[in-house]
Amino acid sequence: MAMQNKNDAITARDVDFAQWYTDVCRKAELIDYSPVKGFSYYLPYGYAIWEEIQNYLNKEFRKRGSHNVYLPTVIPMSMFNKEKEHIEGFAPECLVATMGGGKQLEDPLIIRPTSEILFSDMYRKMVSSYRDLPQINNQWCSVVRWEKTTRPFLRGSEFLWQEGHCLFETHDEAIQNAMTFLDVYDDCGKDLLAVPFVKGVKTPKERFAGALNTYSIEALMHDGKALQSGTTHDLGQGFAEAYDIKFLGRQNKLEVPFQTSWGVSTRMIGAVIMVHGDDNGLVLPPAVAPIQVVIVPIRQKEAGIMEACTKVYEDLKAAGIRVKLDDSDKTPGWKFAEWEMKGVPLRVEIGPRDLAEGKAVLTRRVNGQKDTLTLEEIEASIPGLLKEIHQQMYEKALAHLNANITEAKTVEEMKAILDKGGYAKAMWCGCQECEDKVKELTQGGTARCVPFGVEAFSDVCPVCGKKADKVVYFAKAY
RNA sequence: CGGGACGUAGCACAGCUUGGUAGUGCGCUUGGUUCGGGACCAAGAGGUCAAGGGUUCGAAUCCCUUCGUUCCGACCA
Repeated sequence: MAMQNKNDAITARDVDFAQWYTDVCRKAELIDYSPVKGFSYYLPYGYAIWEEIQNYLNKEFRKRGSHNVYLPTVIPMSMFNKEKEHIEGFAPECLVATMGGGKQLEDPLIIRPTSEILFSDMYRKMVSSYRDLPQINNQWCSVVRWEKTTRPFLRGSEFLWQEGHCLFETHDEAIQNAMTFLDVYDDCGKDLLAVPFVKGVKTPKERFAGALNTYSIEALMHDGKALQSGTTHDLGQGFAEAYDIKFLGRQNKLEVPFQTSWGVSTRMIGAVIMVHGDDNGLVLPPAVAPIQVVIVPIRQKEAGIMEACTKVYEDLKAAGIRVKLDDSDKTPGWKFAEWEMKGVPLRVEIGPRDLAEGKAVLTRRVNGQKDTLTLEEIEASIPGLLKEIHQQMYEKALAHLNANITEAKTVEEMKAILDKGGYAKAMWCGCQECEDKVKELTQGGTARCVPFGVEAFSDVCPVCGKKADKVVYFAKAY
């Protein structure tokens, strides 16, 4: 199926948030469906957002000693069966190739659902001494998981991501690494996406298959549902043992290294859409917006209009701003609506009235605020304006997050909070029975994480009444 | 994987009940007038009615199967 008619208004958020989301993904031309269920076409405008995320993360990764590598798409099935928890976690959702060169394959090939196994194999060959450690490497790729229900960016049978895989001499270093890259993701939210995250550690039930601990960043969507937006894992020595990675240590003894992995995916784009978007469509933070400023000429055939627009365009381009001059012959109203749908953070309007005064009108996507500037001021003002817009978007999202974390002392309170949307902040005894019970009694509420730096406000588990020392944020999640 | 809705031009849909020439609006192309919140006039182009099978003289329409989309659950980034 191809794109819908852009003239049709999108569904309002409060009428049907899920439908609104799908409408925005398609009408802002981020994504389209391919012939195979759960596999998407990433359109130029949508992919450009991903490239901004990649650019940011690549820089931050490199600063922390990470190198990019690339490993194969396929994993022999015989290799897959070694790490027990891992295989049990992923086997049901693997896509497997059984034919090659027109013949049945003796050892079928699994299309990677994640690359712990091949990284482990690669490291087995690369590492033989403590001098070869640490290994801090990352790859950008797509992975395939045969999902039952799929949604653009949030859950696809194939999705784009980065996966970092590291090896260390000691467990402390590994844990430190998992924390460091969790902070990178958190900063990416602050600096790039204008999305505030809750950072924390996953409960054992929500942990990555094969990990000792999983740390995550959780975002809160406009509708009050949570979205796990990135994870880092302390893998301990499990994979290294299963895949036979050893090194000769400082004491001339064979040792098993400690491993981590960490990843974020195109799901982050879903978070941006659902945190910032409104009834007019997408709202993009300037740092990830493929187009940061759009210039809309009014009565563009009148003398001087296009010249003035072109001048501003050239100046901004030279200043490194991602700018678009919409010189198409659509009406201004059409252009306003179109670029709002696509979430362009700042619009510059130049028409005869402005030109007469040597001015232009600047309109912010996030709140509709209009500023009138002289043509001379524009170039110098825009970088600051974009920063201000970023700040306004972040603060708006942060206010929404903070307003939707509510303490709950009983399961009834938890249910009420989760029905309304948002996080129920609750004490927890630490057992999975209570976690399961919450899910049952709140109709789908799950433990998102044990947030860092949040103090206990009671010592009683609201489910079983036993002693509790952990704070858990429960929410309904995507 | 269960339940609902859906699949006809690029998009949104009508036509199907009661089988008989493929329709409307938007978009697209060309020309002209417009232009400060999704403009208007005129002339055009564009379809194996999701796919496969069946019933029939004849199927978009009736029957069966498959695939895909979407929403709600269960499961997972």
